[in-house]
Amino acid sequence: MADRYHHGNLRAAVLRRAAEVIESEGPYSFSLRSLAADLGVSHTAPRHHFGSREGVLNAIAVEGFQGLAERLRATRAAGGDFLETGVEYVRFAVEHPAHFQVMFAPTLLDVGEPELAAARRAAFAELTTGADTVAPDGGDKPAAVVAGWSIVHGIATLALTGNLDSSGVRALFGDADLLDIARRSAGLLFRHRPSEE
Amino acid sequence: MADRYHHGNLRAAVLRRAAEVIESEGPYSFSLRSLAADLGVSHTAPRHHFGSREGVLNAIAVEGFQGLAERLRATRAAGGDFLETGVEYVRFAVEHPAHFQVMFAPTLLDVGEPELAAARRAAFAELTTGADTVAPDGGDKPAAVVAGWSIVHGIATLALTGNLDSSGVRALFGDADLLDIARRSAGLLFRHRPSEE
DNA sequence: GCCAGAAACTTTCCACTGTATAGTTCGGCC
DNA sequence: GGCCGAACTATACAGTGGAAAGTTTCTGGC
Repeated sequence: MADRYHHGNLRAAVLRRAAEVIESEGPYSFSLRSLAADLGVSHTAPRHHFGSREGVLNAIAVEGFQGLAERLRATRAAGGDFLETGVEYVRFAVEHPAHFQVMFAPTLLDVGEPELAAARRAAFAELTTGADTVAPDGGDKPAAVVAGWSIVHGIATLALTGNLDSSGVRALFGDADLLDIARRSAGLLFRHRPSEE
Repeated sequence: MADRYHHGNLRAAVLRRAAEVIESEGPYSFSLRSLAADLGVSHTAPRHHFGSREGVLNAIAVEGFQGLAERLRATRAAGGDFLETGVEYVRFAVEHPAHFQVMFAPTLLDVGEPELAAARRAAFAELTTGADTVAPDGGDKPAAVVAGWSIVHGIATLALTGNLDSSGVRALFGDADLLDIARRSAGLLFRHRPSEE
């Protein structure tokens, strides 16, 4: 099947390779032509499956939102509280850096595409569930949603862009794992309720 | 001076126009050639001042880090606490979206360039000052630094990428200003110390 | 006033990119 | 066995960043 005219599973192969390239070089230098060359197909072959370069990125974003939603759902199903759900958000970003970058870069995407819009909506719905933990009775619940999302999104973004390392902040934690850092940091928001002290 | 052979202030004009283009179309579709055409110069003219496309982005990042550091410094000098400093971080992102995006996209930059490294170091130093507010005596100070930075960075990033709007989260706040949203959200981290209640 | 030399900018060329269109090969179904 | 649609190739085109060499303007010293 290796060198047949029909690649066999070009669509999946493109998505996999694209994620590798974006992970190491960022979404800017990601090139359809060099990617096609890596896979041994003509440079217009991916276009048949995705329509355009933007189509490839859209497909990656869809994969990403679906994967993220599934993870968050599984974490809650396993009894994880809002903090663990947030840590899972960071874990997803670290394990799928290319997907994460593309998901939150709307200038790279066709955000109007129905499949993408649906996947994103579903992931956001998972995300905002359980925000009440942060804002107990009488608290500012909208602010709690933004605070919870922002803190894990911020940690993920700063980590992926290398800014936690290059700023020296990472070093304050010794050799602690990023997920531990996330748990300790987000824990300041999620877990120091007076009623627990 | 308008149509002279020497543009007069091409360097500044390029930086200004580049910020406009990046603000509306993102840093990925930003093109040196169309930018030069907008300014009425040949497409290689910017290269004389910046060396390369990456050089333009580096210069924008330097401007950004310098501006951010100055803002944070001014806020603290005016008596602003750590929360207000964080709100100022968000304000900078909103007012200079192009700069903010480029500053935190290391794959677009030459992060080894000395001027950029210095500007970034200075900004990060301003940023981490005062994190003790979040973690009082005996608290987890490294985690406090990460938490404070992440929550404001997360809000800024989610807002700039339009995800606060498209997720529907923004609507929970009615017509509240983004800076108010930031203040309320980050306030959950910064201001609900038991000793204050 | 003038004249180097440096700075600012243009011209031309190249390799590479994404996209459009037309053509070719293959798999599967009737 | 033939045919149709899906998968892929070939070719062409406009746009991109970059390299190199040439042209115009500014500046400083006399």
